[in-house]
Amino acid sequence: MLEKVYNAKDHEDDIYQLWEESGAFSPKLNSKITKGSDSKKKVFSISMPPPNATGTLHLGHSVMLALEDIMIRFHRMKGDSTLYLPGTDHAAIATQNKVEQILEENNKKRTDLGREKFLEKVRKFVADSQNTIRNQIRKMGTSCDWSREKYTLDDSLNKAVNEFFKRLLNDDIIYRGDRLVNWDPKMQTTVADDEVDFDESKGILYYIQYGPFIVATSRPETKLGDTAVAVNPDDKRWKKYLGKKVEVEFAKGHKITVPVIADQMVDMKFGSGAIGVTPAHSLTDFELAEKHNLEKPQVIDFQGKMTKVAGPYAGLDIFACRKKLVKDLEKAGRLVKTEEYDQSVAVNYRGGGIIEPQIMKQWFVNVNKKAIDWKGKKRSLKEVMLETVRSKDIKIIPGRFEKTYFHWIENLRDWCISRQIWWGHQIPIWYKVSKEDFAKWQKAKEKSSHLFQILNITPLETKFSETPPKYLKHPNNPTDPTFFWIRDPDTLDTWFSSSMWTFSTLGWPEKTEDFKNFHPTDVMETGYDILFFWVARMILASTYCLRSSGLPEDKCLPFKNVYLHGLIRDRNGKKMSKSNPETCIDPLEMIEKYGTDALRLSLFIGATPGNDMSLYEEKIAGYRNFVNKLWNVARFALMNIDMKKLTDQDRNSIPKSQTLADKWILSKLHKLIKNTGNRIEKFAFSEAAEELYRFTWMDLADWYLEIAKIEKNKDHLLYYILRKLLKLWHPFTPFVTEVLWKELDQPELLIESPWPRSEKSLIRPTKEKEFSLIREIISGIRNLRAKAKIEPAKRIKAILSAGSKEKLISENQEIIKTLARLENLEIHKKLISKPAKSLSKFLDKLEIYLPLEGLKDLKQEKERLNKELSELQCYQASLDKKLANKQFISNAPKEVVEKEKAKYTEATKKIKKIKSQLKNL
RNA sequence: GGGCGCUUAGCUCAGUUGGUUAGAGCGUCUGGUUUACACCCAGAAGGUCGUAGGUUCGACUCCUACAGCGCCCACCA
Repeated sequence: MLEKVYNAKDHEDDIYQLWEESGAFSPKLNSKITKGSDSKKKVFSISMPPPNATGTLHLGHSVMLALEDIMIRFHRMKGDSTLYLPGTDHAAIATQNKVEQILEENNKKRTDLGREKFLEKVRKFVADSQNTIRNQIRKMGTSCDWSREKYTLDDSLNKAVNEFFKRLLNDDIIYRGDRLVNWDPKMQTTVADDEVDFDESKGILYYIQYGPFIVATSRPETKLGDTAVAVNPDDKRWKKYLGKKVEVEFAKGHKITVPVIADQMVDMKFGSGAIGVTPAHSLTDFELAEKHNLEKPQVIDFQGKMTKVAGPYAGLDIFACRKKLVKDLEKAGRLVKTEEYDQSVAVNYRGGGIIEPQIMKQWFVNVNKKAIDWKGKKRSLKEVMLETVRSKDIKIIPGRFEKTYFHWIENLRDWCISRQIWWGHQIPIWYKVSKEDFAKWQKAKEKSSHLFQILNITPLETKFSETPPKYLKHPNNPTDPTFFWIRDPDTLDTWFSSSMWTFSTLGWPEKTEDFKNFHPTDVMETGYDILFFWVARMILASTYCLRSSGLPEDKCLPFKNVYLHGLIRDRNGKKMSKSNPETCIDPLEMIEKYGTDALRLSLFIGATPGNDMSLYEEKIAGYRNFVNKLWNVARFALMNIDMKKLTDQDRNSIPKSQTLADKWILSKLHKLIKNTGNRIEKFAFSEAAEELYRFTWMDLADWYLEIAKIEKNKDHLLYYILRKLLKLWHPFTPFVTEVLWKELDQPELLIESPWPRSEKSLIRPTKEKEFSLIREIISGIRNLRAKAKIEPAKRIKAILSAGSKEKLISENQEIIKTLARLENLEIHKKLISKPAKSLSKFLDKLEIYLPLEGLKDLKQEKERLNKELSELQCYQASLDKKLANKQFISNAPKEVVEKEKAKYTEATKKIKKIKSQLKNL
């Protein structure tokens, strides 16, 4: 006997263990797959987007796990060879940042430890959070294949990363160059363009006398090292200076002499129409400098201090310099005016340091070089990224994100992949350096890792190698080599390795069975916020790497579909963040309180792809209630089924339906089977679950089970319905369904049981219609009773004028009598006149009367009828207007016109009846 | 500056290619110890679908403009 209430906590861990031990999570590779093409390909695979190994999972992860697991369980039950591959990401900057924060709490810095010791600490931290994460993934009921779990720093993945790097290098796509990068002086690293956030803030615009010009700037300190002043070529005011040099005096005798250049980029209307060009610390200025061949001196160093170029201001911190300079300029009468204005400050989105653009030697991936053979043409990485989505080889759901994707790719610049942090894949490049440079490096390497800019080391040779190249030793003196090899101390952008996730996890570059079987993956399910960070780069890496391995195009895609879910917000529509514990929901706490199944439902019902959704505890509690309902539906069925009476044949056959209700519920059930599968395949998860929810609660529990109590002897039917129902729910609520399944004496686990098939012959619309009528009669009587305030328990008499439906109603009168609490039901075939002192209700083809002995006050009934009458008359009038419109009659499709006409006749009939009732009252 | 999304019942949201009197959950109100479930049952109230135009026989649905909210991208001398 099942407990009265489903307590998720008592079952979930056991069930998960049962699944895990059964081996159900690993794909069953049957011969069909390896043979391949002839029959429908029955493989389904998803790579789990690897959570960052930096702590705990949040609701965003829960949504992802829930949605992916729905698809996975569905396909597994359909008999597909299904792989769900889990893993974690080393999350370079994020993790390093976290560990540095921990160190900071103990007043330590990473440089105090040195590279190796620091990395040891990070590794330990990561191992801990990986364990936490694995646990949480299990708690969500995720049916992923743990035997194939991967981590971005695994040896095999590391190998893949190096291979990717090597190929890019050989194809001349990777290059090392002096480019303007986003430098974070706080974390001492560069960050990618899309890792930069802009903070809105109030700033001051300074207007400075700049030779003959007035230049407006928010950063006067950078002007100290300008190499040109630019004006618009059409600006008549400054024409006479074009091509000449001007002397600009700041203060304290600091002077510069700069050429006047002309460029369309300059806006004549802004400020005085002249800008000072600072190539080393501004992207637009850098581009100007490239175009006009200007020098690019560094004005601000990597620590955020002024360089020698700043003359008397050298050595000052940026902000101190600004303050001092402005004061000096003011004294010298060169500060024309100041203005407040809104500016956005670039900050590192991890860690929050203020970005200072700097020119540095960095590794880049050239996205414009024609490098991939794709569909008969040599194309650049950028072009292939566009082409795969344009051609719909990769579909993005919802489609509107394709537009933003294209826009982003079209404006993509070369990808800076080197990072000056320690945690990550170290760049597999070695530099041959002199003995002197090597000594410099030895001394400084634990403090600063910037070989070229800070240590000023000049490599004599650059070489790709995964392992240390042999020393180029003097043959006679091995202990005193003339040259040394230093490995590039930088690490790779974290997205470099995660871009390979779909195939590096399957063993690439080795030719593995897994890769052959499961790539490309079917769906990439992730949040829209990392469409650019990750999804786009996966397309880049996959097409490039796999195409260069000689695979055909369709094998080279990382996935066929991208499903983007929205972000979870709190009830006020605000982003949930840990800093606001008031509204921040911890998935584990919710699981503890309401069960995983309830949490899962709350995360996707009512959500549409790409749209954010809000979540709050009551919602989860609501789905807990539903899960309990499902439990009790089963409980009721199990109490009524005599398992011993069920033969093996019964168990595996479709029950013969006897009554109208039986036929109705089977029809509904089979329609449901059909729709559920279709909807999951179409990624309409919310719709699928909503329909299941309505069927379970409103059709099955509220009606069919009540009827089963009346009609009795439904062992076989209840057994059959319950079995199908548990299967249908299983992808959505895996735990409760598996617990209940055990009660059905099944030879296999539900997780591995086959998905039900929809039987067309059982879908019978006429039976559904007939049953609806019975339902309407019962609701109608209940409604009248409630309005007349008849005691709920009191059994009363009802009279039906049933016309052609007489037989149907007679056959189902027991149901009507019990559910509407009647002691007596008279059914008339002929129209009868309204019995005295009775309430009445009109359905389409029949009339209901409740004769009431004690009915004295007819006022209420009169009011009710009058209200109904006026509503109907309004309705009739609108139909009348429609039908009187000749254009409607001639233009609208015939069926629509017919329908409207029928509605009109119905309404007219009802009005007539109500009118006569009102007269009789 | 460019783009995208949202605006439907008190709240959170559905509403498939235009065609029944616009739906659900929660909440509210009225009643209820009907032996599966009070995490329940029965019944009810509640919406001129953001505003203004347009297309159409017909608009919640398509088009245009506007407003409010939110997001993304770019720029910011």
